[in-house]
Amino acid sequence: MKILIVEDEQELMKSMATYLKSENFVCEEAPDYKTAREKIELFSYDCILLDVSLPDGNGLSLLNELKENKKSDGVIVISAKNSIGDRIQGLNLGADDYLTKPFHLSELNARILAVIRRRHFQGQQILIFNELTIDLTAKTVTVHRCTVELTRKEYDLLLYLAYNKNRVISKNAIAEHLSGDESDIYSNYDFIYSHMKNLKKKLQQAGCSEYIRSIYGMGYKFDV
Amino acid sequence: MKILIVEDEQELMKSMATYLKSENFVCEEAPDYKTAREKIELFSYDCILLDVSLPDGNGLSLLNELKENKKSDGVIVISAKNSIGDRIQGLNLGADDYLTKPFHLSELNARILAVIRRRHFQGQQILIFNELTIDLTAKTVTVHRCTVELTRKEYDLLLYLAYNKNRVISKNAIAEHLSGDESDIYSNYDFIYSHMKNLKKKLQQAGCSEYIRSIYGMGYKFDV
DNA sequence: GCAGCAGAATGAAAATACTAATCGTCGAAG
DNA sequence: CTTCGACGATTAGTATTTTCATTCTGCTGC
Repeated sequence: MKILIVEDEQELMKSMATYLKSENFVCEEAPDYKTAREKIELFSYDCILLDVSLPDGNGLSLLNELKENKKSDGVIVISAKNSIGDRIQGLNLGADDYLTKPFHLSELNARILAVIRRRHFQGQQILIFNELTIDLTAKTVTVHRCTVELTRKEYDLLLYLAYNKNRVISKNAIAEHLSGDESDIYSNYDFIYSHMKNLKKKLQQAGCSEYIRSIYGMGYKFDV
Repeated sequence: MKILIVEDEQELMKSMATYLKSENFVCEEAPDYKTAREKIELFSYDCILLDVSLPDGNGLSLLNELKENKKSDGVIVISAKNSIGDRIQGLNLGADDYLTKPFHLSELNARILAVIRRRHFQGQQILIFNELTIDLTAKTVTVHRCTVELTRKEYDLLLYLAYNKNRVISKNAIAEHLSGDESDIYSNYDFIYSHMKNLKKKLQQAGCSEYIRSIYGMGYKFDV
């Protein structure tokens, strides 16, 4: 999952980025209004963490622009002041959640997960596909009620497939999603095959029938 | 789908071409104004990626020419500067979309797909012809609600026929559209016969009545 | 209407492009 | 320092695409 952190305080930015990376998010950073606007215009994120007070503008007006352009990225507004005004204004402008400094990183994490759940999975905390379940909060996968131990990449991969169920996804998209950095992924998809194989194998060993299909020349598809 | 990339930066050109080819587009390259103009005059493209700054001229003036000749459909203007001026000028001149460097290739891909959908399919994501449906985002084809497994070329062929519905398409056009390289395709249509046969067979087996007709000496026609 | 011909369909084999399995490397944990 | 597991590159295997030889079909001119 890809997150944009819009925050001018260097230290807070770093700690958020470090923490979220350790929670397996792909993070990008924008220290000011201008950078944030550019990035949002060009890319899409699963969640945007938006500080209200920025050196070159107000975060809420950025939020306003976002909503006017019908960008559907999930936004969590972060404000130093515990001001009811800001909060109401933020939520009125279409923010998905609101957080006041200081906050625990674990709380941030929980809220990000909630936002993503709402946006991608209609708020479900557990995805169920017949015998296969994916618990988004526990980050566990079970088949026939037995836990399947997945590595991070495998879990991410399965989630991405599940979230694009019944659609053919290109390996480009998968590679980008798994690696986050887009430097030299365009020639080399080999690592996808490995992860895919391991994931398929683990699911199969647990007695999960073939959900993940490879579509020759097109990509992969998660059938339900 | 056939795309013309007008871009002088060798490296960017290569990475775009590689990525788009892996996404199953047919790409041609024009490193300068002159080449681009020639190619556009001779061939037709589903989408043209047009860099503003070219070694021998301005991309926007090429766009202007195109507009005068009513060929400005499906142009995405690419500019290094995040200049509002360029953007507005580009869109005023009839560009379908605008992208500023640097950009993610996945973003480019998404915009190209959107442009093609708008141009050919009135923005629809799912095409419905009685019992036959083509889902453009999922890249799946169903007949009587049953999925028909098509290979890449078969899918491309069907799509090309579908968006030229009720029109006779020459085998030249099909060959050009499927293979892209214009050198030696004019002698050999065998591969078209093959794919056409396989496609027809699969559709028929799924219970799809005869949409695709061959018009002797002219080409094929997709009747609805 | 019929012969001759060019275009189109068919089936199978060769070539190619894509996917999957194996294996070695690297880094972390004990 | 050793062991284990995750990761990614190489290699092997498979589906698809193209080519080729052949048959079939529908036009054209006589």
